[in-house]
Formats: sequence, structure tokens, C-alpha cells
Amino acid sequence: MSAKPQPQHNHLLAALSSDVQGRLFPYLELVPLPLHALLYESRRPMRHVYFPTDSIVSLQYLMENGASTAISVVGNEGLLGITLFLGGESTPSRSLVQSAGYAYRLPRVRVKEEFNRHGQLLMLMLRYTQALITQISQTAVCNRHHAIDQQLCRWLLLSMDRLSHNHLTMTQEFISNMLGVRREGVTQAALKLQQLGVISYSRGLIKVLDRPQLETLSCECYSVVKKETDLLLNYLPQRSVIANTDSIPTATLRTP
Amino acid sequence: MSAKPQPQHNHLLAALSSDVQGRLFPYLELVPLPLHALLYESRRPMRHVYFPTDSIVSLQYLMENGASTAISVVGNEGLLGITLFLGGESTPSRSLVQSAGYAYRLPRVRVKEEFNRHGQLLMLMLRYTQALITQISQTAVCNRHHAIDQQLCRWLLLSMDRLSHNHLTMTQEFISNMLGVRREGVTQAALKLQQLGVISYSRGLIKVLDRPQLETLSCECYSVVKKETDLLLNYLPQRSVIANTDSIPTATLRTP
DNA sequence: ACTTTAGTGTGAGACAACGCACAGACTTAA
DNA sequence: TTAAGTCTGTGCGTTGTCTCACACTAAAGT
Repeated sequence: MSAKPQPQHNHLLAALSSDVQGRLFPYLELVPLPLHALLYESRRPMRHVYFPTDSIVSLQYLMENGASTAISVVGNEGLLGITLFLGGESTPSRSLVQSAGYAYRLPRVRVKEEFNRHGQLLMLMLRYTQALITQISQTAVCNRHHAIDQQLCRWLLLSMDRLSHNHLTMTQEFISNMLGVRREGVTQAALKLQQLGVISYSRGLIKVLDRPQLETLSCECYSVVKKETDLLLNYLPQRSVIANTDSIPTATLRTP
Repeated sequence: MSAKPQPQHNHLLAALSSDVQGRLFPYLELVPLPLHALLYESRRPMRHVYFPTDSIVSLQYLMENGASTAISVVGNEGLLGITLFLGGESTPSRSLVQSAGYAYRLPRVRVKEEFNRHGQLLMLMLRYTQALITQISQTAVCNRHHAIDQQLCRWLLLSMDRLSHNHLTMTQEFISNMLGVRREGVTQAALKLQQLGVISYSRGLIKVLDRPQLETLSCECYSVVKKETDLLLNYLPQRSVIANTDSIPTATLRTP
């Protein structure tokens, strides 16, 4: 709300060297992302890559019958529009603003130009892509194996990590759409958390009171993704585009 | 079983231009992939990229309690080891051979060398990565919303598409591990399919008798992934590394 | 002040998947 | 031929989530 967001508030943009920044930043455009706005719709061509500064955007899959599930969450650690450099022009998912804020965006042409120089930006985006794949995969696992309670904890933690304060603005109805479950299911899970003193909420405003407890109540999925993401995006400052670090132990092919 | 697999049996390798093929193919090594072998183990560094010719490999997530779920399937349409060019050296998932066969593999160093030339191989692999992301995402959705019966159909179809014949060699126990459900659940679903005359099976050998029916019984997830993959991997023969096709309609930012 | 709307709580019945326990059928090895 | 092992079928009680229906409360609008 206070100071105007800077490009450096996005971790990926911040990690670029100054010459790349100098080349790209003039083309960055600051755009507000109002709550529940759609950045991309399913199967529609994308015109920009978005780098959130203080907003949170969910990647969401819509089913034929209208039901939906969020497959990942993106904040200032990442970007939206990986499809533009992966080679597709669109995806089956849509991007829904889950927490209002700002993002810098870069026209598709600029991204592609920068890519054809094959530099740092490519490396960063590829790494982020891997982190994203991890998050999506873990969502798949979580959907199969864990109870709503745990998934709610995971979701709250994922969202919290991308904000600078300890409260979230989202109704139970909204969360239910994200988790792909019933609204009543979220109500029950949220009630339980509130009774435990882990969160408090009222009419769309959720406050996290006991984050450590929230983490223990969450399933392993949160920490798996967190660790993996930290590992991947702990940007090694100087590296060749594709590094050649070939001093690793041997992995043998075996049958268990 | 019959003729020796050729590199061209893998769609990605086949799609490379002859000069790239000439550069890479000498380094390809043909390796047999026995049933249930582990190509990569979770969190272990990878030394090769694998291009299946007639084998099928599943990407599988293992949970702390030992339960597992397959998040995607890779056959001759793809490759294993995307992490090597995405920038990580390993992933939380492991790669399990689901149908025995062969694959060509390329040492990590060669892949990275070829990458630093920023050519066709990069583009192909990025495109495939997007197809893979689609598959993983749809798995997440499927796990949330669809019944075991439908998921079994999806799984059989995904596997069938990657084989040249109409039978699969996998026990219900194995399938249950892949879908992340109980063995008994698979038994019931399989029984239903057999009674409908869609498949027949006995002791690990499944024959698909009525594929169209199998497709209608499957959830939408199969066709969504299929369409998307066909779209992405319908290799446009001549393209710049990152194409610049900027004549597309406008997508506006809006709140629903 | 009153109504309307959005957000939340609750309860009853249905159903799918689960854990467990065990039985039958087929295959392989001794 | 017998025994051991693998694969598949079945039944039962439990749990989690779903559908449906409705009540309550706080905020917003007139």
C-alpha cells in the first residue's frame, strides 16, 4: 500500500546482472493486479510475462463441469507466462489473482529477444520452471493423499510465504475453489484451526496466529516444495548459461 | 522384440535436423530398460538424458510414509532428465520403468554442450517440457475430482499410446502404486471394465479390447492432455529458437 | 431502520475409498 | 506332486468427503 513497488521486489528480476537489467527494465510496465482478475485465460494467447512484486496469482485448472483446482501459486519469487519461452503460446490453465497487488510486465517480444541472446534470463527462467514443476507435482500428490485440513494448512503457508504480513484476504468459498473441495469442507477445517488458536478469521480476513503450529499441522507437501524451491532459486551469481559441473557421484541403474 | 531400436524411434530425436543429428547421434548409447528399473532416484544427481524408443517410464513421487503417486508417463514422445537443462541437477521424483524396452541416452555433458549452442534441441526440449507440465497438472486435477474407474481408464490410455501393441504388462498391485490407491480399488475398477468387455486381463497381462469405449469411460483428463501434447509436439519444422509470431488477438485483463 | 447480500455454521443421509482379513486361482520351484 | 509364492476376488466396518437443505450473522445498500 505504501511505497511504489520496484522491479527488484521480484526475486527473479533482482537476480539479473546490472547490464541485463539495464537492457530490460526500460520495457517493464507496472500494472495493478486487482483481486480476482484473470491474467491469462485458458487457451488464450499471452501477450506479456508478469513478474509479481507484492501480488499473488494462482494457476488454476477448470474442468468441463465447472469445478476447478489450483495447481500452483506464484508470488514475487516467480513469474507468469513460462509458456512463452517454453514454446507454446498458451496453456490449458488460467491465472487468477488471489491477492491484489502489483506486477511488472514485459511484452512477449522483449522476452523473446532477450532469449535469443541466450543469457542469464534464460537460465533463471528455466530454474524457476523446475521449481514450478515441483510445486505442481506436489499438488498432485497432495490431492491424492492428504485430508482437507492438511491441505488448507499447506495453502495458507504457500500464500503467507508470498506476503509481507500475516493476514490473508480470502473467503472460505474462494479457498474451496482453489483446493477443489466443498465450501463446507473448508469451513470445518478452518473451524478446527481456529479452535486450536492457529488462525483467526472473519468474513474473508484470515490472520495467522501461530505459524509454527500451522507448519506442523500441514502435510509434508509444503516443506518439500519449500526446500526444493529454496535450493533451486538460491541464485548462484555467476554461472555459465548451462553450467558444466561434472564432479558428481555415480548413480547406477538398478532394479529394486 | 524384433528389430534393434533406432534413435529415430524417439520422436524428439527424429525431429532434429540432420546436422544436429549428425553432431549428437555418435554420442547416443542404446541401453535396455528392464521392467521396474529405476532410471533416476529421488534427489540423486542425473548423469544422462534418456530418450525412450519402445519403453515407458513413469515419474513417481514417494511420500514419507512410503505411499506413492505417478505424476506423469514418458514414452517415445519424450525424454527423461529435463532437470538437466532446467538447471537443477536432480528432482524429488524418481523414474520407474513401467514397460520394459530400450532407450538411447546421452551423457549430461553432451546435452549441455549442445545447449550452449542454443539451437533446435533447446526448442524441442522446452516444448516437451510444457507438454509434461500439462500432464502433471492434469494429474493433479484428476486426483482431486475423478473416481478410480476413470483414472484407471486414463492410465491405460496413456500407457497404450506409448506402445505399438494393445496389451500391457502390469499387475493391479503395480497400477495401484501408480495411481496412489489401494490394490483392491484397482481390482474393482478392472473387474468393471472386464465385465463391460473393454479389457481382459489375467495375472499382470492386460489386453485392451475396445479402445473407443475405454476413451468414453475415461475422464476428460486423458483427452485434454492428448490434445495439448499433439498441439505442442506437432513439430514445426523451421522455426527460430524462440519464434516471433506476434500477430495474435488481444487478451484483456478483466475481473469476472 | 430496514432489507439485501455475502460469508459462515450445522446437521442428515449417501457414497466412495480405506484398512483389514482372508479365500481362491494360477505359476514357479523344489 | 507338493509347497511356496504371486495375483486376484470378496466381505465388513470405518472414515472422509459430498449433496442438499437451512439457519445465523455481519456488512452494505437504500
